[in-house]
Amino acid sequence: MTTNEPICLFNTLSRKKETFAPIKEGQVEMYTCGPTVYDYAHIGNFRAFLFEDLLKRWLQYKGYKVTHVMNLTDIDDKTIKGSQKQGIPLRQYTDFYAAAFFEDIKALNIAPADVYPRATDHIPEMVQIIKKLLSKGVAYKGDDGSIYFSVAKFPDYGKLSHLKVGELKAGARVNQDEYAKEEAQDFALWKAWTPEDGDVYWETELGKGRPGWHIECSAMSTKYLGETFDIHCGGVDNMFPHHENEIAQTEAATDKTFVNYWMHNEHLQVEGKKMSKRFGNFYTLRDLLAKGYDPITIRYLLISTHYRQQFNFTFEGLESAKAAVERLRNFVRRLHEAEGTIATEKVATLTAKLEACFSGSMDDDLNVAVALSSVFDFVREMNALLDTNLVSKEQAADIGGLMMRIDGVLGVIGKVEVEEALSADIDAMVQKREEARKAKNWKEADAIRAQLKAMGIVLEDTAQGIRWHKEKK
RNA sequence: GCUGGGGUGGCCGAAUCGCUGAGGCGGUAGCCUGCAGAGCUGCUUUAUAUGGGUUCAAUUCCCAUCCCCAGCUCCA
Repeated sequence: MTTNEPICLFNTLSRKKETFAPIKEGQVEMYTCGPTVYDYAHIGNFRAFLFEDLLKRWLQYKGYKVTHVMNLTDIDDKTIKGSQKQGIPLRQYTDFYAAAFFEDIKALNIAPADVYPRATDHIPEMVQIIKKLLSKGVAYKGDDGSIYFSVAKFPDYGKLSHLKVGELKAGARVNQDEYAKEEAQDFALWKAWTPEDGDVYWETELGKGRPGWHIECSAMSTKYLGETFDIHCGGVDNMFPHHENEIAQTEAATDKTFVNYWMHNEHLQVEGKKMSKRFGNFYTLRDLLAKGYDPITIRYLLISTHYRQQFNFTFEGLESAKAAVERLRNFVRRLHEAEGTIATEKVATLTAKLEACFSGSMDDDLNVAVALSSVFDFVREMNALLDTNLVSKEQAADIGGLMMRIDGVLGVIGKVEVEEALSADIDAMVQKREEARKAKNWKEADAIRAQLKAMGIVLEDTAQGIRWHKEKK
């Protein structure tokens, strides 16, 4: 299954598509910025996680063994405020949203990461890096007791975001109270305790306080993946300052290249506007599920647009995605039910074309749109052959296997219901309808069919006899 | 203000300096069917924001204009 064709990925560092070459042959180590567990994640968050899932699945399809680390940010202003508001310990508060997050990604068929390190479980590792930065003179203790990274001491600062330090809009959103920093662009590695933090603090060699935001990713990624690893992903908003700062503090500490390939996904809009609570177009996954949408439909919609393209989420798009997924499932269902005896050579041609086109498109920086078009082309042409009984049962089984392999990347078809287990009473209804049909008692036949439909059983009369399948909600 | 991305048919969304620009969804007509569903076929589809320029040839390159979006210190 492994092909030798290289994968091209767009690297934010170079702003170019580059041929991907992992550090260790046949293995990929990737780190993706996970959620801050202070609330339910929204569909914009999931676009990022779905992009990363697609990337990982594609690497695996290509035969790489992927080690995937996704952090959970459980210590920052928002989690502290949230837990204080509810009057419960920080850990209890973040545990709740972490659990919700795991439920959500399961619903979206996102393959789990190998490790989900939490910031609060890695304070000693962070302290170690900060100590090293202090000893190297690239970090300093401010008047407020906090420890800051001195951006001026890291000449490469800005290489990821392509922002020049001197051109940053000084003071735009910088806390005016932060006089403790030597330079406005310096960022906190360790935040000294303040009364607002309440009982959230760690007594460390750095003093009483809590870690800055960026340091957790440096500490946890290098702990689980090493000082240099292959891929680091996140949303575009993380590019600056978060990832830029990660690079600065990590590379300053290790004197090694931190990450070879940086990949960032674009944001989504909802109905043409930035998603925000103010516009009333802010949706968590749960909001959409409550409206009755299948999470897999949402998955399909969110992966079907290229990850570096801004994506406009609409409910019309969701309906469209639902129909597209249904088309794929219908096709796979047909394959299961195929009873043909004639093997056609054309099948092999179409199959080869599909594999080559799908693979080639995905290799090109995950060009899903073209990859999907090759799948739909294949489905249409195969359906035509199935219509005329030019596919043998064995061929259909092979194609079914291929579709499952492809779905190992897309993750939208899943297990398609085949008619195996009909409960006795439902079976009796189907039989009854058949008798009514044979007697040309259409009225009764249609009534039973409607009744079954209401129970989620869809009947189909075909030339080969009656078929049924469960309707996917 | 600075930096970056983008404007393709009813909607979503590919691709490319030239073989009359994929695919999905929707609508519609036909085939099939008792009907429906699924599927197939045709049509919708002489769709590349606007105006210039370069070129044998541009949707693709350049310039200008209009519009949308993003980043500019803790929001995926």
